[in-house]
Amino acid sequence: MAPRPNLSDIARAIGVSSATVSNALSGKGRVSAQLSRQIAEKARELGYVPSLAGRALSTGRSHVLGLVLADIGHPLFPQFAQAIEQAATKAGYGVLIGDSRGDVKTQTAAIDQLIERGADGIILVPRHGTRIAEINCPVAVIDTPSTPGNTVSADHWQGGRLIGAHLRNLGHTHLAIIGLHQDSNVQADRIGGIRTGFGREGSVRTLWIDALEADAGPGCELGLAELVREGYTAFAAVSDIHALRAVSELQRSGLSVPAHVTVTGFDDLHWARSISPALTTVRMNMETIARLAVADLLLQIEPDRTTPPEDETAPPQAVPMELIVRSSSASPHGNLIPSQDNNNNSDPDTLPSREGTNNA
Amino acid sequence: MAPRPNLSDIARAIGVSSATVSNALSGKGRVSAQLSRQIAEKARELGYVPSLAGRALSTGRSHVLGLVLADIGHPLFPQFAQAIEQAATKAGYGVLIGDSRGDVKTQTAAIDQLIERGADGIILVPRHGTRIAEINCPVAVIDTPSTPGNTVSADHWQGGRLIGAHLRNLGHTHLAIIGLHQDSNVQADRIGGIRTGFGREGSVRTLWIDALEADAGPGCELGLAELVREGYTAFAAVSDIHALRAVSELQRSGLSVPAHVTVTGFDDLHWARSISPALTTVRMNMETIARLAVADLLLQIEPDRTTPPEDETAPPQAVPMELIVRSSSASPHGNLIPSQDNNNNSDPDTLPSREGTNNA
DNA sequence: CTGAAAGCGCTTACAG
DNA sequence: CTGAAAGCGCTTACAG
Repeated sequence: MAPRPNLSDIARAIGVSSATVSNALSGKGRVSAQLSRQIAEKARELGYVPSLAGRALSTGRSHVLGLVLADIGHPLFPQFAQAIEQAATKAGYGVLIGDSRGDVKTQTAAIDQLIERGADGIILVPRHGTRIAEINCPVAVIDTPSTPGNTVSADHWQGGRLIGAHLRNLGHTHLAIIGLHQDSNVQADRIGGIRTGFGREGSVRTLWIDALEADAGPGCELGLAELVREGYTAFAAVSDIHALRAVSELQRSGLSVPAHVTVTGFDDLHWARSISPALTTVRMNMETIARLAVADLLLQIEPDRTTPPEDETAPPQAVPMELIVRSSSASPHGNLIPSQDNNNNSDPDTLPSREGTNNA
Repeated sequence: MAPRPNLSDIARAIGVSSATVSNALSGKGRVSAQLSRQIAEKARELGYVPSLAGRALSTGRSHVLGLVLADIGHPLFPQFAQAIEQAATKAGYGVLIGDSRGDVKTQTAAIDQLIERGADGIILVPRHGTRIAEINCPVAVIDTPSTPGNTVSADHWQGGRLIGAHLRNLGHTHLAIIGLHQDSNVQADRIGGIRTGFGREGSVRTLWIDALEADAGPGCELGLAELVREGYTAFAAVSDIHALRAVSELQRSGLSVPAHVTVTGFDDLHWARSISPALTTVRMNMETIARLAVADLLLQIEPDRTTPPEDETAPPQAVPMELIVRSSSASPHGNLIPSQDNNNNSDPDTLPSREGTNNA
């Protein structure tokens, strides 16, 4: 590993000042085209790689963003990380990760650490029930529109409405919603949306998994078969994970999905399409969310950044979710709806985008 | 956002040199205890946060590690990221992420970018079939022991043996292995291990999903029911994802798991315990792998780092995997084995560790 | 169009 | 025990 060449090495090799090399390489256009070319050439020849530490020190910008999540272990993390990484890279930023491991104190520590490392801004996906401490650094919060301080996020309530309406349209009248925590804003919005979309006719009730588990231990039965006996034909989980658990439990009880009951999820996790029956669910447009979050941060970091005039209005806080109808949902009368898996390719970029791109 | 105070601000406020402040704060012990205390006090008072950019520039160490994965979207990524983040944080390093999106060229670009950003070392989880280009920077590769250049990884072969032996011990004689790519070293090792563990009696065959999908399109039937008719009672997938798919397909065909057939997975993904039947699988000790990878990197980065003498031997390249027996596996004669979910708590730190800790 | 100089915030020999 | 000085690699007014 030879010591990396620096600006002065190039300057010396050509016989110009390092200021000129810097100007040439950064393309500010104050250097004659010919010299510029010569410098670029020599830089390539020497294998010059600019040192970001030097640049960061002189400009006061690290061009690094911090990504802090409540729980890196969450299965949705890949979608977040991938989208944020992509949006940040496109904007010329790197992504430093922090894990709050569900703990508010750890979350604060993680944030402090990222600031110390020079992050120019922080994207925070907070844990449910967390109050965001004051942060001496630009922050973009991805939570849910109803959370104060939320910057941008999926419209979980609208996603819930899609699910609720879908189930109602199939003809269900008895709906059981499966949630995990009562103190999650995201889940509260999803559930509120589901109830709204489903309407007031019939019967709707909500099961809280953590309450059940507090009594009966982890992995316990949710008692879904009993609900089916009471007439419930539709089960809407606030996460694909819980939907999977519901499907499992129902099938174990000898009930068939979707012949006897319908199950829906939330989030369109990686495997949702490959189980059988494939899971009807709703999915965030992570690409858009990430792009808006990064754009918001850049606006805070570089106030002089030119914003396209049509974006003068506040950016949309709530990015619509998309319903993905798969075979786990059917009418309660047994007639399967056509299985229109409109998400049959694995390339997220080809997902239909629901809004104008607010590109930075 | 007031401008952050720096060393000189502290020095000026107290009336000493910034060299002294630096020495005091870094605890090198060249400053009188009293002055040290005074400086620390003032630093706290001013809310001083050291600038890593400055330190990085003068020391030539960024204290940042780059994590490059073949596919950030992979459901195993959370386990990797969490473990690496934790190990790095413990060693005083931050983690910058890079996504190669499955593409070798992108992978190289991602690595270059991380180097440019000053990463002191890189942890690389390469895509199957990738030859690692020369990297002008310390690298630790996490792949599989049989891959040349591998630094540390789970012992996928041994994990396979656990699965194979488990199935054999249950009394199965006809085993179908379900793989995805033929060019994945990891999968090759897993499959080799499964075959070895299962032994040479009876019949073993391997199904390649991507080959099937090349013919019949994504999400197609794997034809498992047909195999059952031919006498196959055990299905070992090289990933929980495929196991899930297998379970789904078998159940759809009216076959019951584990009453009629046994299915096993690999990796113990997040949901493996919550489906029904809960999935018998094998899991990496990510914490150990991450710790060893980081330790290896630190050894390259800081050659003078004092290593405990008992670690003088090369660190174990292959970290044993652990079999997690759940209800998806049973003897072919229908007698369920006791469902000993030895992974019933959600705290990964309490997983039994199979080896001495080689802490850095 | 090009260069000399100062500075970003820290650390590190080297003197005192 | 403490400080003056130089330097890490870059950028940025400011002169020429």
